[in-house]
Amino acid sequence: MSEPAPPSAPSSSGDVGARIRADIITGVHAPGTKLREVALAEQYAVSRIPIREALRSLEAEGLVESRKYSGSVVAPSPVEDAEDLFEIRIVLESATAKRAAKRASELNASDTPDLKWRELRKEISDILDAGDIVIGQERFEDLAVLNMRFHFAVAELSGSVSFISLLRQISGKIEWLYSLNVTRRGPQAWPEHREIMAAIDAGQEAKAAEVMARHVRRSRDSYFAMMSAEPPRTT
Amino acid sequence: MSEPAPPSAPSSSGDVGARIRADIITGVHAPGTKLREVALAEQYAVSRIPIREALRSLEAEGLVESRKYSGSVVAPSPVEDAEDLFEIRIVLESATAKRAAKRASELNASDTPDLKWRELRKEISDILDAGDIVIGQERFEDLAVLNMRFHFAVAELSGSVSFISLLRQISGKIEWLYSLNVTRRGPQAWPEHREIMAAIDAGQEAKAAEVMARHVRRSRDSYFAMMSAEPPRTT
DNA sequence: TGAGGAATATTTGCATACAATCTATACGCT
DNA sequence: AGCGTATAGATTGTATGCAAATATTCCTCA
Repeated sequence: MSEPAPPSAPSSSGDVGARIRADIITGVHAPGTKLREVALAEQYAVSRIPIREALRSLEAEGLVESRKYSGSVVAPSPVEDAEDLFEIRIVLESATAKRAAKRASELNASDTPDLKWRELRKEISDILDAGDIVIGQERFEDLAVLNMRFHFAVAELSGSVSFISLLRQISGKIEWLYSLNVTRRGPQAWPEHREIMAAIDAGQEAKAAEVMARHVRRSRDSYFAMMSAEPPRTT
Repeated sequence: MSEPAPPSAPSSSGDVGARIRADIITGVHAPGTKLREVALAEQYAVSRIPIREALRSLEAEGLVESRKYSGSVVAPSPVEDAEDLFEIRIVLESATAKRAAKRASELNASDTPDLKWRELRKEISDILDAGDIVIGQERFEDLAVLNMRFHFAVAELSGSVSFISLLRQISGKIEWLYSLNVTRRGPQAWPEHREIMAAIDAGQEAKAAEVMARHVRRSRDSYFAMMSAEPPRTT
């Protein structure tokens, strides 16, 4: 893939959490930086309370690490965990693709139409079409958010809230990973998305899983190839 | 498997979070219950602040659901997601077993001993031995926590912090799942643990993954068999 | 009698203030 | 001089109080 951008913002308590989150991902708060509550409070123009609650959410996401009475520090850059993160995506997303295909075949067999499924399916079609358009216009930044939306929409097709929740969980680090060094694989990745959806629509569980796994593996390889060519800025 | 009990308590802010967490898992706070902050505050003899932070952590764990200005409610019982939770364990834990086997073969090849690895490996041996003992004494409650510790120790052998973190993430719901209806599969599961470790020690990546997957599938089947025999108390 | 809406009540969100703990500096002792 | 300890400073944890938003109640009206 070639994906940054939030799915729908896992969001913390207020949107202060989202702002801190974005500032960590974009490097405003460098890894290892001590995040002092009073400093953040005046920086974001709120009191310490919402700051603290935001830090708890960010801690759960693995973007900061906290110790009692010792404060919070920005987590190490996720580049070290890149291999793990991609492998997690491979196993989780191939599982969701497989489940989505299973649901598709079940829905094809039954005659009662699932409203939510049709809605999601329509959204995916729109995303894919929009992707083709922005590729034609060479607006690759927009492709990145469409890509993220595609992968989460597929996960939602699976109907497995636990899987979706876990993918949300790692989405922060995935975004962080990509924000460090932007890939240009979007155009190549797009036809693969259509291939994935074709397998799902056809109800081919094994193929959907395999195609999704290959897709993520390719984006992993593309990522590491780019990384070795141009190492990330070590903030 | 047959696993409840926290790995090391994913823990919330204070230990108030851990107490609320335990009370949700044990059914003191039933699914769907509105958790009002003032009520919790006086119930746990603290102010609303630590309560709020605990709720944020529990929300991240998926044990409560919150909406702004609308409060928090205990999440629905995880029995509906049991299938998903087991499948997540299958894909995540077979991946960690595979990685652990890979590391084992790498360490066997190299001559520099990894201190942390040896330490973990020793801990696992102790866990396995302790398991045999408590089985002999038919103290199956103790087996449950040993089981949980085994699975997390294997995950740590993989050295993948992201995987460990995700497993921690779902551990709450897993514990919740098992607390609803306690299985008795512990004794049967234990030899499988030794089989898993044997594959890891031998550096057989594919076999380690397959054995682990089969192990979790068996505990899933055991869980559902027991569930159909004796449906869970619908709190 | 039921539905719609306004006023009340309850509950969460946030800010200020104080207590508990950690950290860093300086002092005294060997 | 080096090291352990104590004291002061800084920082997090918690409590109380008030404002904003939601949920509920009750009244009015068709």
